[in-house]
Amino acid sequence: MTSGRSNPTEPFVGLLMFIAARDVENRVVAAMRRAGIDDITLAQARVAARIGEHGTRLTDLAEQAQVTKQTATALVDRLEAAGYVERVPDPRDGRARLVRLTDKAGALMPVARDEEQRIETEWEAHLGARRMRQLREALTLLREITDPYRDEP
Amino acid sequence: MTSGRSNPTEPFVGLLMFIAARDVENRVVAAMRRAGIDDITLAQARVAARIGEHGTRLTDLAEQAQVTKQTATALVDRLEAAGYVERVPDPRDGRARLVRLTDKAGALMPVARDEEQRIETEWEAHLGARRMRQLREALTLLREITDPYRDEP
DNA sequence: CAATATAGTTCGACAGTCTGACTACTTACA
DNA sequence: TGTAAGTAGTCAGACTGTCGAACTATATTG
Repeated sequence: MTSGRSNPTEPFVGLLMFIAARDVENRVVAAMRRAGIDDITLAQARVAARIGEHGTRLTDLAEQAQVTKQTATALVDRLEAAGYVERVPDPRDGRARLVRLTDKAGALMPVARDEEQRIETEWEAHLGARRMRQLREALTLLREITDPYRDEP
Repeated sequence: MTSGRSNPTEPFVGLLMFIAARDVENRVVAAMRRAGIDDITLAQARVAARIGEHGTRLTDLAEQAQVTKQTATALVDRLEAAGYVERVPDPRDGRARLVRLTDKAGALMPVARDEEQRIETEWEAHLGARRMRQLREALTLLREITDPYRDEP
């Protein structure tokens, strides 16, 4: 969404944000493709990126990725079939299972991180250190009112 | 994508942007639902938002929305079936057809704009006028290197 | 005018998504 | 402590979103 530009003087900030965020995703996906990783989709990666060090419950993944449990199940199924994650029983809750990253996934994370770092460097070069700092500050503040799932408050 | 937070010190700026952008989309969709509009999906709205005053070619819509022509065809089909757009011949090119918004769509645009305005107001209240200005400035600059389809340069 | 390019569609396949219904386990409390 | 209510996850079915390939019709170009 984020409407076009019927008023060209002041493009809506949400649209500007959408454009930049989309570019980031495109670039990270492209970087993975270049690294020979083509058996993981964007939706799957969004879920995988939220799996914690010691595994994460499906329900938590669903919540953070903002999809239903059923959708998360389907995405994890595919990630599992591709060998990027595994499901292990949750020792603390017999109903639950923890979704954990495998070694194969571990090899893929640095590709994403490197591209993110590269993007950040380019942005800083384009904006200058001062504006980059201001951007980060504003976005961090904004998170307080736009992120329903930030961890440490 | 935009990886989680294995290093909590400095969340990647792209992730922060993604969070805020997603919140915007969610809110605009929710506003439409509240206004009784539930026969248009997010993907459809993204395309509809790019239709110009005098109609836009399908290929252009596809390009701007960053989907293939086939996908755009399917989305426009659904928008047309729901009565939000119509296809008319392009007087300047016999192969092409212009996708135009109908009156029904016209009634829906203000709902989106109002919510966008409301979000912007809230953000400004949270950040303060100064940081809001800085945010806008940084994002506008960033657009130069992240938006392959900005119109008037 | 023939060769090539472009606008759009149709077809077929599959991923992503949801609602609803179900099983298995846990928690609360009477 | 035993039952009722809640929670974690899955399965089934339906629809949307998405793409690649192949096609039709019209334009452009030499």
